[in-house]
Amino acid sequence: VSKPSLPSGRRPTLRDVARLADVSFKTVSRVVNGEAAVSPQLTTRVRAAIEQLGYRPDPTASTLRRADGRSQTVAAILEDLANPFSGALHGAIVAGMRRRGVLVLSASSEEDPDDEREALLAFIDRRVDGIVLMPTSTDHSWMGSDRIGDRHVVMVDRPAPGFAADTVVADNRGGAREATRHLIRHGHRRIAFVGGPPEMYTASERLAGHREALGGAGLALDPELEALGLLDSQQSRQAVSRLLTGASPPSAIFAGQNLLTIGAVRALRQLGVQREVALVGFDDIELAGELDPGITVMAQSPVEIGRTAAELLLRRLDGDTSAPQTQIVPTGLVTRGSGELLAPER
Amino acid sequence: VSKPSLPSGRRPTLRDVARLADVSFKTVSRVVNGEAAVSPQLTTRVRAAIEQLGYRPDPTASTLRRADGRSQTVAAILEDLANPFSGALHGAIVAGMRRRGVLVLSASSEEDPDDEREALLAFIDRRVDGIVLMPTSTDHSWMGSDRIGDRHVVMVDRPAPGFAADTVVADNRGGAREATRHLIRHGHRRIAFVGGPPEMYTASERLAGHREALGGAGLALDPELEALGLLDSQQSRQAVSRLLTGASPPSAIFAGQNLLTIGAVRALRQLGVQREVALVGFDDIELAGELDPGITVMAQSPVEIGRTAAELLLRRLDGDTSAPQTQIVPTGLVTRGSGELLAPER
DNA sequence: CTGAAAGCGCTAACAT
DNA sequence: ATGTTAGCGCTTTCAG
Repeated sequence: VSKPSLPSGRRPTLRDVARLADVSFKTVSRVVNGEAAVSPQLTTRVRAAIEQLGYRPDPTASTLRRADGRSQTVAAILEDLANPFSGALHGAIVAGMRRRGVLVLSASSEEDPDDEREALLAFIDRRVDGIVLMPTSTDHSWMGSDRIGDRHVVMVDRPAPGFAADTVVADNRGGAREATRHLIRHGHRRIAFVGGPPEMYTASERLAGHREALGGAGLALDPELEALGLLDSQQSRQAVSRLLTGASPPSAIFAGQNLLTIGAVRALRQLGVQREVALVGFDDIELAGELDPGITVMAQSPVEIGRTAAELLLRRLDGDTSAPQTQIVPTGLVTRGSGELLAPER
Repeated sequence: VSKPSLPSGRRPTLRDVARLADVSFKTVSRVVNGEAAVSPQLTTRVRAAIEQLGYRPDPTASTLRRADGRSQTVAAILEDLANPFSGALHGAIVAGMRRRGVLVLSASSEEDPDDEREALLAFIDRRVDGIVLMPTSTDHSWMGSDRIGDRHVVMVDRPAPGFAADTVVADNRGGAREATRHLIRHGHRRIAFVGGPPEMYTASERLAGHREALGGAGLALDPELEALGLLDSQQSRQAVSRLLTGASPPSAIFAGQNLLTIGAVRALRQLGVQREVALVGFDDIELAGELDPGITVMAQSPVEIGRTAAELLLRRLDGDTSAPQTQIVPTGLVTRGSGELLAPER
């Protein structure tokens, strides 16, 4: 492929192509955008010139001039790109967008509302066509004004308080209910719940599902068996240790998040009761199957959530103006042993 | 904060601010860019108008006009955003850039040279200031021409064949050497190596380190003990099974990648020899400490690699024109039991 | 069907 | 110290 020299090492522009093809630069623009009908002869000549120069349209200039300001770019703002759940989610979003030639700008909010807002504004400044957001737990009604209202936003993992938008979440409540029912079915009546801060949507939904299962089986709610507000594996390990060494310990534990599950595993093994006290975790963990016993989990599908979010956003970009919808992605129980330990005879 | 109406719901521009402050729009531009000296009075008036309108500069227009074409944006093209190593790396890059107000555009190459090239060109079109690339194993000399040569590129995880650029890699060879020496120190003389395709830089470096350690201890290289070209945990499990059930099985295994380590763990447990055959893996795995025995690994630091890459790229953007450099990020042995199993008496 | 002119929001280069 | 004019590369609008 020859690359005939431009005046300098400049990137070729529409005008360079036009000069070479001996047409007006508007004709080149028409060919590039597949606009209206350009005569076959000119089209061929223009195509050849484009090829010869290695011309590529400049999206920056195009975005600036365009009436609709489209940039073929969307933003993804997730809580923590380093955590496996967000990583898988992000990968699925990027993959879904790529298939349509849409690039993805990324940022981490670190669950800080100020970071989140700043990232959001920076992306709007850059004229992204849409946004996938894992919203912090704070009020988002400000998004209604402030020029974000007219861009398309899809919430993932949880809804944004105070702002109605398309939302894709896992079936947190249903999954948690099934997880606890699984334990009940194995004879457990004292089932502890270790979970995150109830202000967090996912944490409170999972707690609600757990309680529903208990209620449905006619079991009383015992506040002593709920350890809430836990943030990491360390805190979870301590909480589970305390529960197990208390006056009337549970025979089973439901851990409401992957890090908390890891903490529970550590506590159980430290006390040497990993084959006596049952455990089910929400969200899958790598190597869970290699432990002894294997860890039974209610798995979410971050890939499915990301895929769905990308699809929903693309549909909006294509002009879908129907009312905001919420998609609930199912969870699935993966039995590996820890959740099938039977309750002791009484 | 009041938001006095513009003619329509338009985003305010420099001119809107200028009109309100009763100055020329160039003066506003000067204030915004902190350019030259504008009299304190005007500065105050302009600042007030900016505040009142909620004006934010338009980076798209600014990038288009700017002589240097700076966009305050960089690209990250990694192999697989869903894998934990890439995820952590990506998170660290985004975090490092964010601190300087630089946004990160992301793409996955899926180790496909065409995808990689396409992503690269798309980002160049968007005028990114720099690129962090995890290059595929193919020849990259084409990058020298084709308008990529003048953007700053930092390679991560491995160098790009045929293209000299700043590079940040883990100490693959040294780490592997130490891992195998660790096994030798525990009395092992027949140490198997399971690794990826030798065309891959990391795989071949780790193999080289392993061999160096054997050579340094006066042990012969036995091709029967090297299983190369493995791509996932499944293939690794099979390879390790075969090794252990062969004529003269190894007493220890060094697995050259995290997925391969997981496969090795499965094979060892299936055969019930996890307490007899030693294992060290390259790259850490979650829950490795909860297994019995815990899995000893030579850990890399994706976060450190990402942080370093971001730093290097920012320095280039700041005008550093020194020769391309390679930074080697150290690895660290994490002993957990599997690597400390002693060789059987002979 | 094709082209010429205007202008997106901003910075560069030159006045004043 | 401030303002004026031109123009980045493209799409829009309007003429032929």
